[in-house]
Amino acid sequence: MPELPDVEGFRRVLAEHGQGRRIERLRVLDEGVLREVSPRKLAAALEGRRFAEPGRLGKWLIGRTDGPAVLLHFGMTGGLVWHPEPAERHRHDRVVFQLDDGELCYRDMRKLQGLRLADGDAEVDRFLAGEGPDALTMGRRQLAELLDGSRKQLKALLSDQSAVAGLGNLTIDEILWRARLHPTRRADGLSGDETKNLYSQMRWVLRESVRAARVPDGPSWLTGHRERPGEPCPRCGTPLSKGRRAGRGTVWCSRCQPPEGP
DNA sequence: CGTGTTGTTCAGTT
DNA sequence: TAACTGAACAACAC
Repeated sequence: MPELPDVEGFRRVLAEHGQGRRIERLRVLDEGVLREVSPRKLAAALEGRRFAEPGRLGKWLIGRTDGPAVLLHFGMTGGLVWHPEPAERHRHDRVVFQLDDGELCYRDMRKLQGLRLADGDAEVDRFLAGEGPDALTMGRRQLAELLDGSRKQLKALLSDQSAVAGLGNLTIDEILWRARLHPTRRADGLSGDETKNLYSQMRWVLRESVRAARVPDGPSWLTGHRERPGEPCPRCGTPLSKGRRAGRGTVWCSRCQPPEGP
């Protein structure tokens, strides 16, 4: 689930329910999600602190406090869930922030990623130094320069978090489908118009997805047609193509997205 | 008992 | 060098 739009949703959860609140107690239910920090150290660093305004870069949620910050990454199956007051433990709750008026649960079935502790803004910056510009605020020229400087396939380049931060498998397929670009087109092989169009489709898909806190899967979205085999393209009716591109399960329309462009 | 998965990383190959 | 491939991580669903 968690791509930029989902994480933006988690950021809103943290802003609404965490910001200004005191962390009374930190419970680590599964230390398998802690990265380079022990449960004791994390608890000592965060208990008694108040959450400040949360941030986000790409798929990273930045939980700032009046002291250190906690960085959260949600892998493929994670989420941040708010419970006002008592709630039964979900099987996959891994870390619980007990606040004065409820609790925030870091929940994740698989434990591919997790939580890190950053001592301050400088260390947050250091941890996130490898991330590219955030896809939501990236400029048109910035994207054009990125494309021009790479010979990678579009899907591979857009999946690379050090090139653009926040796009995931679903978002990328959706954007490329709307921009009518084949996933394996070379990044530096796009025309000026194609580049402009890619940018505007990226903006539109992200805007709509952030609003829904997920990539929508309605009838007019490619995302809703990934699973069932042989589904028709929502735009032209051609059966959708599926396969592995850039190492990821990829869906595209062979008619709308010809391999060599128009 | 196989296969696949909305993410990332690393070793190895082209 | 840059780009690409496959495996690994963990916990499921089918």
